[in-house]
Amino acid sequence: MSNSVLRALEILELLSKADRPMALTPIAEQLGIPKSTAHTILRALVSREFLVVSEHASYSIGLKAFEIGAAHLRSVSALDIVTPQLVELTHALGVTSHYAILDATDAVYLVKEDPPGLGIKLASSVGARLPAHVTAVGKASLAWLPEDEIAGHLPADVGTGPGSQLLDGFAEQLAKVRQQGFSVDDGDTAAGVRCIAAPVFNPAGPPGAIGVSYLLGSPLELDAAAAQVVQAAERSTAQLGKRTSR
Amino acid sequence: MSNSVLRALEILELLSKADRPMALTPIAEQLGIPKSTAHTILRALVSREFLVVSEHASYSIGLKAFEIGAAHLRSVSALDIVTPQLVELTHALGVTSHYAILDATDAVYLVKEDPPGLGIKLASSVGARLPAHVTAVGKASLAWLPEDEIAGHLPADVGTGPGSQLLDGFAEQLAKVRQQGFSVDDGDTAAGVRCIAAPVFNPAGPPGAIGVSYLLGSPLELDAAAAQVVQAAERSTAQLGKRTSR
DNA sequence: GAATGGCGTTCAGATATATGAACTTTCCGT
DNA sequence: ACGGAAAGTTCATATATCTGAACGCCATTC
Repeated sequence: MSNSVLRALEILELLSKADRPMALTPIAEQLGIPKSTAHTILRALVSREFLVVSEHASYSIGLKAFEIGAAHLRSVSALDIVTPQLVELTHALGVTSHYAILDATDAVYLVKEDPPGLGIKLASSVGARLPAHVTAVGKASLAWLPEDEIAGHLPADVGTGPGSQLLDGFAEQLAKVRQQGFSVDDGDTAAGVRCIAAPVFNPAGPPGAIGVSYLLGSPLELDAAAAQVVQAAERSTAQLGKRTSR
Repeated sequence: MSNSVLRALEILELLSKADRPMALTPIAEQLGIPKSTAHTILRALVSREFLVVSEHASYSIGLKAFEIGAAHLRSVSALDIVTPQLVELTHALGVTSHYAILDATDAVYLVKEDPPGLGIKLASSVGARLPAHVTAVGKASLAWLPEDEIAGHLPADVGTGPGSQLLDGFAEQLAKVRQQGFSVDDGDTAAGVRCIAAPVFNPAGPPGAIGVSYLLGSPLELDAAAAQVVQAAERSTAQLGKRTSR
């Protein structure tokens, strides 16, 4: 198979996970490819601006890669509908809101809306990938899936082996999420941050969820916030449903 | 040189510019590469989720490509400072705001903030690349560059050949932008849409600008809006200046 | 300031990839 | 449902890439 292409993609992935620019040698070592090969591939990536070379011959993700990635968002048709809902939600509650989708065992954050005001900024999370079962948006996405599909979206240590039986604790959590209509996460992902999420059902795309995040200790009531999140998610689902029927 | 890698990147670029999924044959024809080669490369790109195969064996940009691109944004340190300013600006004026940077002869849009309210949505523009000299953000980015650098950021037909002399009309436009402190664009980019932009000076990054867009005919006064845009841009510049001194 | 160590770069042969023709499958029109 | 055509897939060979060692460069240290 086309080895050099795969390696180029691995380099892009590696550099996207690293939050600092990396030099040739560490890249080559971490991926187990010879330095000279890595060098050739890096040159190709730089020539097309997928990577940029900073001082000290360190590489980081370039502007062209960003443009390519943005093109994916344009193909996620749900965004036209979900983004305005996030804007409204952030406007109404004054908190950060998100839209994330389920991909394999992870929740991937596609959109973030920050509230006005110079409060403490939550770390930027667009493009972030976190295990679905430990995030509010992930659990909301999972909870309404057909029972037999859920295990496939969990890492091996959460969905127990033979009968695809969920760990009891986690199955209970999902049941509670279904009963409430939303999922909550108090500090599991980031200490001191509460996340509340509700599912968005997109007939033409992967399962996903709308969520809000705010610091525990804020005066915002859980139930009041959750009601708004659920409403935004339901409105999104309704509009997505209409669209497919066209 | 590493041909297959370059071809893979060309395929990604092609698919990011196309707004519909493309099949193997058109991809191979447009890039002038044999079908079988294209097929091999496409398989590699799909296996790493940089592309997804939709029905009818059509390819489009995948989720992994989005994640990679998002990593670039994280490396654009100016965003931490500029994004909150955009949020404030959109909140204050109730209009869409942008941050764009200058890249070669183009302005590339990095961030967009939409206002709440169910008004007419401007087409999503994150990741968009437009010629700098026809956009408000582009002209604001260009206007304060050293005279001799400007021509390098213009397509051949705008910066006239020998003496790198700008076309008179355009040089005048830039002078007016400098004098006013902001640039305006009424419908040149999108019919009926006014854009106002002011420069953000980033010592540690490319020149860029903050801009707002709204429909002509809205009650918003040009001067009032421009004052706010300039203020947001100046605040960004001030904070970016502080940062570098650390 | 000279030496040293590390890192990036280059080069020629071993090896895997790119190619175009032939095959198979899918889709469309009759 | 059938036939035809176009698209996707496979395969053996010519060819370009990958490799590892040697080179040159820069930064750092004594």
